[in-house]
Amino acid sequence: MRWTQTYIPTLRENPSEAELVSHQLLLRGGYIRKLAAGVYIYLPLMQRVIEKFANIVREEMNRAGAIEITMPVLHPAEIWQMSGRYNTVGKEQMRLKDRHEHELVLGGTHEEIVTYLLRGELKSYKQLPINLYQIQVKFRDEIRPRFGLMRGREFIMKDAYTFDENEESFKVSYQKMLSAYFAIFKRAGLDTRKVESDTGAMGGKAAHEFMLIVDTEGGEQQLIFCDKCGYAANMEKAIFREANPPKPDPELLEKKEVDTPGASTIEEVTSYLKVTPKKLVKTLIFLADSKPVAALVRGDRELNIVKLKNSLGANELEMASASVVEKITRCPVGFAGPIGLPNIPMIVDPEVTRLTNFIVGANKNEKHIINVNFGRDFNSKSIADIVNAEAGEMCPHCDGHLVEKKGIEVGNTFMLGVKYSKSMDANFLDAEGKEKPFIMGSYGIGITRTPQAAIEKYHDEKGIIWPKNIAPYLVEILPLNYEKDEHKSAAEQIYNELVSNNIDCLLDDRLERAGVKFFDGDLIGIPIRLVIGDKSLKQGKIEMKYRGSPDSELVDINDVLEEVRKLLGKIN
RNA sequence: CGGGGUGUGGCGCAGCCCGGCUAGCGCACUUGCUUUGGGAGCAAGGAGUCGGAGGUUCAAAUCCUCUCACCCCGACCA
Repeated sequence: MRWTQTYIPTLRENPSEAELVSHQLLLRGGYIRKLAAGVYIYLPLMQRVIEKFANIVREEMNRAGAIEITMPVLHPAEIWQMSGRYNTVGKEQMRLKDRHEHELVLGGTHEEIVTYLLRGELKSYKQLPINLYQIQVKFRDEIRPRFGLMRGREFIMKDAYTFDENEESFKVSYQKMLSAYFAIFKRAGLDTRKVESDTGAMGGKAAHEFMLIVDTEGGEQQLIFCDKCGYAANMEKAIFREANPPKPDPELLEKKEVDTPGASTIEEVTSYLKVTPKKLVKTLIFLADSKPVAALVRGDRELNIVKLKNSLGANELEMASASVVEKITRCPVGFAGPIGLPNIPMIVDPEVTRLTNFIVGANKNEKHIINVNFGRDFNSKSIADIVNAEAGEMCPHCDGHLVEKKGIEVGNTFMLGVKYSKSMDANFLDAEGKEKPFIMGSYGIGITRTPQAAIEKYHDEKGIIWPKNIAPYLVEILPLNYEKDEHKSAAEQIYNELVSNNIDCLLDDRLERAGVKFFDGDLIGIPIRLVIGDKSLKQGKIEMKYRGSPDSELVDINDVLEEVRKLLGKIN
């Protein structure tokens, strides 16, 4: 492709809307433009990146035995009512009515549709297993779209769905997808890690996420890894063993109400009473499906809202507002405690039950109770791990320690079990002629977010450094002065040679000054740059440079094809 | 949804608090001359009615009301 014949609107300045480097580079490099919050136009370069990545995904999916189909984006609401998710997915689902006032939704995922497709049509175990996938647009009305393509409302996703007759067969199907995912990300030049994750609104039994580890602020998820065994989980899911549990006091002291004037935060209370946060228990009030509940965690811990939600079996969970807290505790915010709380469900973290002589709020203004002990002074049958794991704690599976990293989710896999097949009555006949629901799995890869994640990982101060297999072009030919016949003819000769050998080339045939071409070239991040200028041309050579390295080398103009191939073989 | 902020040529911004003549600046764009290995110089030009609606006023980008859009923050305070 010639630069003057495509459309690459690079920007010199950063649009004010972009926060993340990757988002800024996509805008500045002329890859995307925003149409509305979380809705983007993919310009020619982005279109090529998407195609390249989608093709890798397609090839590996096909290789793993999956079959491509395309399902609609517009769904009748009834289908979502069948599975019951119409009431649980919440406001994230875009809903609309047609001219007949018929309720429709824009699909954010397609479990219902694919299950609907196969129920009634696929009747025999002989047709199983089957894996159907698509590469399709999705809509999710995110609370707060941000970070460009990373959290958009409209985005492209590869989603696959497996149907199996039993657990053993399902395990094979699931494993095949995991292997395919590793192959896909490897080919895309992205070293990803598989972590355990919560199943969330998808439901089902277990789930994994594929994460690209980054150390920029683009890392949207906190991850926990064991430094010894393979344990890896995201923060929502991660469990741990405490490395240094506080020693229990030798005797249980009598509980006592004390004044804590003006001390309502953990910090204020601990410094006023001269104790560590580990001696404190905080009582947090939440609304679970609009009903108040209390959650008790040690003062030094962070509450894990997903764990809490799961232990309650709640659909919606939010922090109670100050006014609700005050109504329940009958005192100002900051002094809630388990003793004397009205009869609401109370979830207690196990660490609290092991603590002795600890401090809680007294449900009275500016008062706390010291020397409180679980079992003696208050009780609850709901004891569950509801806190975040932290770096430094012990691995739950071995004697290693946990470390924290940040990552960007690029893929996920869910073991759905019979959640959808059962609720939607999607059954087949097994070898004994018995009717059974399909065992299902669902598998996503963010087609538009993955390239942005790649940029977040691979860039420098000048611009993008694409992994070769998802780069819009492999080679950029940069004649310093296209008006000069020697430059032009050399550029054309190389261009034709590479193109006729199926190497994607971008020829910067603009009548721009050299500097402009260099800056734009670095910005858009094409892996190999071939510079044609007087200095080297006199010797019958051109300059070849990999975007990820500072140095260029001179290669003979007649060996360009071979040299380019050699370099391509060496780079990521 | 709650809190904060911003909407002024394609992009980035100034002007607004303390209303006043043809609304500025940089980049980009067009034309010409010069220049030509890391975002060129000079000259001449085109393009905005100040997010929208209503109001106050002799006069509104500027003040007031409503509205829309976009951006940022929002568990660890109980």
